[in-house]
Amino acid sequence: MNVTGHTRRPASIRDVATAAGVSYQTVSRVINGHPSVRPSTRERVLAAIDELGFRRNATALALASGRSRAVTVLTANTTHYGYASILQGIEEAARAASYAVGIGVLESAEDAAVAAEVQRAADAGGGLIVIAYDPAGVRALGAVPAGLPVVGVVETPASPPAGGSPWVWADDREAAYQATRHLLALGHETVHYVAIPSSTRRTSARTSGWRQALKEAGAPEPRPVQGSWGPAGGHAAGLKLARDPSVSAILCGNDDLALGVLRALHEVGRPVPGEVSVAGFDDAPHAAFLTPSLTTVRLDFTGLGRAAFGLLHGVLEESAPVAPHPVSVPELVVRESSGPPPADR
Amino acid sequence: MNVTGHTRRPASIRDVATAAGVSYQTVSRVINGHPSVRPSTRERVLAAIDELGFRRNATALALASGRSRAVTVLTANTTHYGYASILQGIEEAARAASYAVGIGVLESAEDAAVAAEVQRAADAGGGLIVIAYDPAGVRALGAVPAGLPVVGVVETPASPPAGGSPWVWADDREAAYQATRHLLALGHETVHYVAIPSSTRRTSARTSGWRQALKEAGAPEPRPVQGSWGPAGGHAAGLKLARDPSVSAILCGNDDLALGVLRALHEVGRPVPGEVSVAGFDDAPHAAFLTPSLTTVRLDFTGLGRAAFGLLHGVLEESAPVAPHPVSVPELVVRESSGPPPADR
DNA sequence: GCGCCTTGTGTGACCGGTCACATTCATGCG
DNA sequence: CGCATGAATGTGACCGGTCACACAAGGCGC
Repeated sequence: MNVTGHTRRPASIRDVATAAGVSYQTVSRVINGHPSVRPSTRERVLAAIDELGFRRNATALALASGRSRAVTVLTANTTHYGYASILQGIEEAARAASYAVGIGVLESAEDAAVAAEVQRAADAGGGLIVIAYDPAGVRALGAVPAGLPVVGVVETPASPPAGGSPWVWADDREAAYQATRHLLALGHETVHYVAIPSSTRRTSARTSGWRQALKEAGAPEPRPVQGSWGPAGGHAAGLKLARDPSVSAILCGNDDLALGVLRALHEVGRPVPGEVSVAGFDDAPHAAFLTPSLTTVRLDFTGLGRAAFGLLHGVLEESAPVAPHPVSVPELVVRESSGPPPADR
Repeated sequence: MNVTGHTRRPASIRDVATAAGVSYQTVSRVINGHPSVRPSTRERVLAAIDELGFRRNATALALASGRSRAVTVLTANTTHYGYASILQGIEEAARAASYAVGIGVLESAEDAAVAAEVQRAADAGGGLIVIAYDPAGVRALGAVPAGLPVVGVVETPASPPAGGSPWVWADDREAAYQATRHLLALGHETVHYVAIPSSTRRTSARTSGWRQALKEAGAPEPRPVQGSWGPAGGHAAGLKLARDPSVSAILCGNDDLALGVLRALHEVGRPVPGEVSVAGFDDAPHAAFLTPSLTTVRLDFTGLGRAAFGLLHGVLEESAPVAPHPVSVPELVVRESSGPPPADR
C-alpha cells in the first residue's frame, strides 16, 4: 500500500523491478503471465507491485504494443433512446473486456465535418463502432479509412451481405413488417408511415418492411411522411396526417415520433384507437406509460451494442470468432394505441 | 496526399523530417508553432507533412508530454435524458477544444465496483468528470484519488462551497422551489413529492427546495415518495398517491417519473389537472407532447455539461480561468398538467 | 576583431512499456 | 563427459513523440 500520501509520479515497471531486485523485463513477464518465471520470483514481484501500488500505464502499453484496448463510438446523438441504449450496451461489453470506450458526436452530416470526426476517432487508436442509422452515421461509416477496424450498427441490409462483413443490425425490416401486418390485420385499409430521417430513402429497412407488408396485403401505398427524430417532428407529421380523414392507421419510425403523432391526433380531436391507430418502434421506456399506451415493436438495442462490441473485439484480437451477424428478434408489443378501424367506413 | 493505397504504418515525425531534409526536432517545432523556425524551412516541413499525410500520434504525445487531452465521464446511466444531455454537452465542448471523451458507466453503486470504475477512468489518463446525482456517482466522486483532476456535476450544494471547488451544478434547488411555489400559488393545500433516488436524503437539493417552499407557505410537509429514475417508478409511486383523496398536487423529480404518475392517475380515474396537478422536472423533449402536456422546470443540461468541461479544461491547462460556478437559471414552463385544485374542497 | 546575445537547427535522453535477442545455469541424452 | 536443450533472467533497441541542452551562424556593441 502506498502510505506516503504525496502525489508523486506513479510507480513504473522499473520501480517495481528495483524494489523486487529483478530486471524490468521480469516484471513485464509477471504482469503478462509469462510461464517461465520462477514462482518465488513471481511472488516477490507481485509483492513489490502491491506495495508500490503499481498499475500498468495504458498509454505506454498502447504506444509500445500497438494494441490500445479502446473503442470509439461515433454517433449522431447521445440523447435518443435507441442510440443511448446501443452506447450503453457497447460500454457494458467493453467494460467486461476491459476496453476503454470513447465517444464522438457527429453534429453535422456535412462531409467535411464527418470526415474530421472520423479522423479524430482514428487518432484515438483502437477500433471504431459507427452507429449508422442516419445520414451522418452512414457517411461516417463510408469515410473510415481502409485498414482501421470498424463495425457499423446499421439498418437491416437490403440483401444478405457477404459473410464477415463488419456490420450488426437488429431486424428492423422484420419489425416494421410485423407492426404493419398487425395494423392491417385489425382491418385497416392501409397504414401510413412517419419516417425517421434515414428512412425516406427507398432502400431504408424500416420503410421496406412496411412497404412489403402493404404489398402482400394488396393495400394502397401512401407516401411516407418525413419526420425528424424527436416528438416535435412527429407532431408536425401527425398534424398533416390527422387532417386527412382517410387515415386510420399510422406507423412511426420510433416511439418519440409516435408520441408527437398521438399529441397531434389529440389536438385535432381524433381519438386513439377509436378513430386512428398508432404504432411506434423501439419500445422505449415511456411507451408503456403513455395514454393511450403505445403499441410498438421492441428492439434489443443494448444487446445490439453488445454484439457490435463483440464483433469488433473479435476483429481486434484473433480470439473466439463471434457469430457472423448477431440478430436480435424484434417483438411486437400490442398495447392500447392500436385497434380496429371505426366501423362506419 | 497519400496516393499509394497500401495500408502501411502511418508517417511519423521522423519520416517527415527525412522527407523535408531537416531533423525531427524541427518538425516538432513546426507542429507546435514554435517561433524560431525559418519560414522557408517551415514551408518545406509543412509540404512534407501534407504529402505524407502525417498526423501527430495522440498516444505518443500523451506518453511523452504527460498531457493527454482526454476526459473520461463517469455516469450511472447513459439513457436518461438528463444524463445523456450532460454527456452531449461535455462532448460538444470537448470536441471544440479537441479533447477526446471517454465514458464509464457505474453499473453498481457498490463501493468496490465504483472504485474499480474510478481506477479504470484514472488509467485512461486526462481529467475526470463525474455525474453525481445518484448514490453511485456521489460515491465515485468521493473515491477519486487526490491529485487527479476532476469536476463533479452535482446537485445544488447545501451551503455555498469554497471558491474554486471543482463542481458544477444547475440550480435544481431553486427549480424545485419554483415549481412548488407555482403549485401552491394555484391554491393547492400542499404538494407531494416523488423523488429521484438520491433525493431522499435530507440534504438533497431538489427535496430541500420543495421543502422550503412548503415551509414558507405554511403548508404541511408530506413524506417524499421514493421513485426510481424511470416511468415505472413514477407509476408505482403515482398509484400510491392516487389512492389518497387528499392529494391534489404532485411534484416529480424528473419528467419520466411524472409520466408514470400521469399514467397512474389516469388508471385510477383522477383527471389531470381537474383533480390533481402534476409537475415534472427537466423539461425533457417529450414533456411538451404528453397529454396533458407537462408543467415542468427546464434545466440546461447541455450547458451544464459544457460548463463542466470548461472548468476541467481550466484545471488541466492553466488557460483562461473559468467562471467559478457556472449556474444556469432554471425556467418554469407551465403547461396543461397544472391547474387550480377542485373547487369542492 | 573579439565577445555576446539571438536565431535557427541538431543531438541525446526520456516517457513506460514491449519485443527480439543474449546470457546463464541446470538438466537430459548419446 | 561433452554438448544440445530449455528454463529463467537480463540487455539493448524501439514505439513516436517531447524536453533540455549543445552548437553554428549572423548581428551588434565596443
